[in-house]
This record gives sequence, structure tokens and C-alpha cells, in this order.
Amino acid sequence: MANQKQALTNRLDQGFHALADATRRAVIARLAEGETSVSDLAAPFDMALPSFLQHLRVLETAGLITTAKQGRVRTCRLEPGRLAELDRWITQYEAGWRQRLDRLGTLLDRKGDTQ
Amino acid sequence: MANQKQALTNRLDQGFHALADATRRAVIARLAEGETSVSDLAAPFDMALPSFLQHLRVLETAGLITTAKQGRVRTCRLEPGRLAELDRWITQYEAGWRQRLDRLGTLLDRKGDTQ
DNA sequence: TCAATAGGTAGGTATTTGCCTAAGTATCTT
DNA sequence: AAGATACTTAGGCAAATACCTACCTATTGA
Repeated sequence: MANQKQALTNRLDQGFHALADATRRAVIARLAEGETSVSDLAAPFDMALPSFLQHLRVLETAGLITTAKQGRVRTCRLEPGRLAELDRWITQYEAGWRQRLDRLGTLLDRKGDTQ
Repeated sequence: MANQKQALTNRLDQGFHALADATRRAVIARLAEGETSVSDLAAPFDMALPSFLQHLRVLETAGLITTAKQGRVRTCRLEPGRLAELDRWITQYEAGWRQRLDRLGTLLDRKGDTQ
């Protein structure tokens, strides 16, 4: 339907969606230690390979990982820039909240000063 | 199906899923500036109220916001602790990657030293 | 008290997700 | 060249999502 939101147009949508799954987060955790082949990545999961490949595709589409094929082996690596982007989005609003707390703190401090 | 993953059991799943939507992120952005009623929050969005309420429920279930009703008005506020939790998950793996880069840097530095 | 206001419920639809099996297609390896 | 290896594609199904309209229920203010 035209009125319905169409699939994940946006980088943040895709990025956070990619992180909203334990399998995909485990892949990121693994890739943080170094690049790996698809089958090595898939080995720990009790899941058919095609299902696992879908998770990899979600991660790659979101830009969180990149992959390259040499011969019959596809190697995956983490793309930390995108993680950083998501991180920045979050800290921005944590920061906004801290600022307000700080302002409150300042206010209380001043109050203390005048007493 | 028993074999299928059951709905968002996990805090991280729920948290990241909640952030994977522009409407919900906009709510967080707004709440970072201060607490607000449901209708004030909903006003900017071209969406029926029940649809908007679903988004609020997703945010509340994820623990990203809390709400309380007084009279007929429900007030929503941000729960920054949960944002911080998600943030920590991400930075953990950004950090892992930086460590490896640092090690590489150290290696290159040493190589430079011996030359 | 009656109507406007603020929110909530019920129930319905299209799309997306997450999983599967079955059957490819390229590379190695022997 | 034949089999093993490492993915890939196709197609299918159930559950979750993201919307909607049509009511309903409390408050509050005139």
C-alpha cells in the first residue's frame, strides 16, 4: 500500500534493524576480532546456511559489514564506521539528557552558593 | 512454529528494534528535550493516533521511555539508562576494532624503530 | 450534566522477517 | 574428470510489523 512505510529506506533504520537480532550481533562480535569466511561465521549457529546468509545480507545492506569473494570463499569484515554512526545517534540524545541534568546541577549549585 | 524465533525476548533486541524506526527515533529526540503528553508527541506525525500509540508501546516495552497517567493525560519521559545500555553494546565493538588498529599501529611503529 | 478532550481497544489488511528444504553454480582437490 | 567444498538461488510458510477505521472510556470544563 502506498500509505504504508516502505522497507527501510534509511541508514539508521537499516543499521538499528540489523542490530536488533542476536545472531547478527554475534556476527559483529565475532568480526570485531578479525575477518572470517562465511562458513566459519555460520558454524556456531544452529541454523540452515541460507537462513544465516540472510542475516549476513541484512548486515551488509546496512553497511555494517563488507564482504568479498575470492575463489569459492567469501570473506566478511566489520565496517566500524557504520557502528560509529549509530553510536553517534545514540550518544547525541544521551548527551541532550545529560545537558539538562547539568543545567539542573548548575542551578542547584548556584542555589547552594547563595545560601 | 516452535523453531521460529519468538518475539524479541531480549533487551538488546527490543532496544535496537525500537530505534529502527524514524517515528520512534523522532519521539526520542523530542523527549530528550523534556517530558511531554501523548498528543503533543503525536501532533507532528501524519499518522492515526492508534498507530502512534503502538510506537509508544514499542518504546515503553523496550524500556526506552516511561509513561505515567494523571487524569486523562499520559506523560512520557525518556529513560536514558537504556539508551546508555545500547550505546555500551556498540562502543564495545568499536573499541575492539580500535584495539586491533592500535596493535597494528604499534607494529608499524616498531618496524619504523628498527629501520 | 453534556460535550469536548485525551487516550485506549478491537479487529482487519498488506508487507516484511526469519526460518526451512531442495536444487543449483562455481571452485578446489585428488 | 569426479567428488567435495563453499556458497547461492528459488520458493514456501508462519509470525511479527505497521498501518488503518470504527468504536469505547475516562476526565474535565462550561
